[in-house]
Amino acid sequence: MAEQKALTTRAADFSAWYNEIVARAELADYSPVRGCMVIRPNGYAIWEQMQRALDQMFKDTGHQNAYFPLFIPQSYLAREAEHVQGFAPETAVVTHGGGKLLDEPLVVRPTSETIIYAMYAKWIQSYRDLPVLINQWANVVRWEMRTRLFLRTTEFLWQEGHTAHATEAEAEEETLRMLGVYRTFMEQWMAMPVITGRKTESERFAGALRTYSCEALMQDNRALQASTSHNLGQNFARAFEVTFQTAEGGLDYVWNTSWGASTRLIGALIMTHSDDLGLVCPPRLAQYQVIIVPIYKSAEERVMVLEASDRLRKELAAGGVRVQVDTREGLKPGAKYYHWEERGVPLRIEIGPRDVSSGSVVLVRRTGGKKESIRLEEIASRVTVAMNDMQTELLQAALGRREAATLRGATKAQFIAKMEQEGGLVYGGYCGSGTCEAEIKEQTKATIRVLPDPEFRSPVPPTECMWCGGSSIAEAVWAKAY
RNA sequence: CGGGACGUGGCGCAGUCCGGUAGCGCACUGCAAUGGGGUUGCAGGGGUCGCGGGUUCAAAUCCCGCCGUCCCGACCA
Repeated sequence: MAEQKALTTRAADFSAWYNEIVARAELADYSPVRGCMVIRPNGYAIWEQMQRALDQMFKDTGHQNAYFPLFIPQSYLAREAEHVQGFAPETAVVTHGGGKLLDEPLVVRPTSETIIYAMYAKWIQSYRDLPVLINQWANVVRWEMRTRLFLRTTEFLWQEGHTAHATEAEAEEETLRMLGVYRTFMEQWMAMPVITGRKTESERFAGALRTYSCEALMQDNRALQASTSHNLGQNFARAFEVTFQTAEGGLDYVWNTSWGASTRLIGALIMTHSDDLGLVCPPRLAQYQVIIVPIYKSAEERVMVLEASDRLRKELAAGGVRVQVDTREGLKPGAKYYHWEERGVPLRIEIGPRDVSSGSVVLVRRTGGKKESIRLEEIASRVTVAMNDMQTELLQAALGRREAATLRGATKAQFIAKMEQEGGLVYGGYCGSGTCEAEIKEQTKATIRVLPDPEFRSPVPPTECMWCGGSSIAEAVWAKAY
């Protein structure tokens, strides 16, 4: 019976395992509109935690929030040649309004560069107006051919930062600063290790000068682009006439950046930490960090245990812990344990009559922990310690899995074999030729995730291209990706 | 758009070959007992069998047409 209810194991079919986690934890569901996702309360709660943390980090780096329209005149998209090429195929277009055919079709934003820089053109006159540091929390629509809950849906929620600067150096600094913000968030909040670096020409954002990203490795050894940060140069400024008078009195185009992260992060979170019992959520992002399960038989015990549970809930809540008591009647404790485990609650406290009379409770960790009996007076501090430990251990575990799946300095044959078999990350020399890149994708399905930043590079830099043997211009990280 | 599969209560499926009262599991509702790792028992509600046409005394089942969904590829945060 228990086996029948166990999750599909990760190894057997990662995709089925993922879908089952999403369904059982009640995170999201498909909507009647094809490709569009409904984020259910449990999933949205995680998003809210993410939003809160990221938003604070954006404010700490001097950004403000604003909101721009959902509709973009079709002609705006066309002003930046590369941009329209990149996005036109996947746009949804509104042709009618108020029952009449519109003079100009309106595109539902696939991203907001164009509408935002059209506004910046009005707002920016002088170098004194710079920098403009704005972020928007919004939904966007991209008509993808195939979708997957959280990872790729027709409509998704995200934040997109759009900044304007007086110099190229400042724009580059901003681009890298925000890449760092994402990295910090992913490591410290999501407990998800990432590799940062630059994208190659083929994966660069349409219209950008340079694209950087945070790449993470999932438990099935496929890579996931978790966020991006673009230095847009003056491309959009030229297209939208965003000019300013310099301190020296000349006229120049501004330098723009844009950066974004989406609800895809929830998918990343699931695929990074979860196990065959269900979702595993790092304490810092959990909707409920602690669930208290009262255990009782008689009516007297029930009153006693519920009172004790509520006192403990109040004590923990007063200390800033997100905690709830599972007071549902008619369910055996075991059923409640499974219920909260598949929803990823980091810590569980069991309180029964024996605990109440002995002045203690049982503390259980979602991952790898045994049941521990804790004195009531110590519980608050032990909960804090357990959460901190868990946050660190999840990151370490994920890091360990990534390192185990990483191959550095591979030969061409080793690389092909690895991609055919277990997958994972391969570091190797790259000659910079798009031909090599295309050939590799064709033969192995692997792509260059990133040209890694210095701290991720191999101690001994490769001198030859892993594929053609020509001289290497950079080290690249290859993987099959989502 | 190319290749494959599937449409039967909310979900997952059997039944289709060989036509004959629409079933099972889970979930849901009610009552009772149970309760330290997915509890039992009893009772109950819910289905135009994807849509349209045809064959037949009789169609979930056979025939024709259409529609939809999913999986594999190209696109992608």
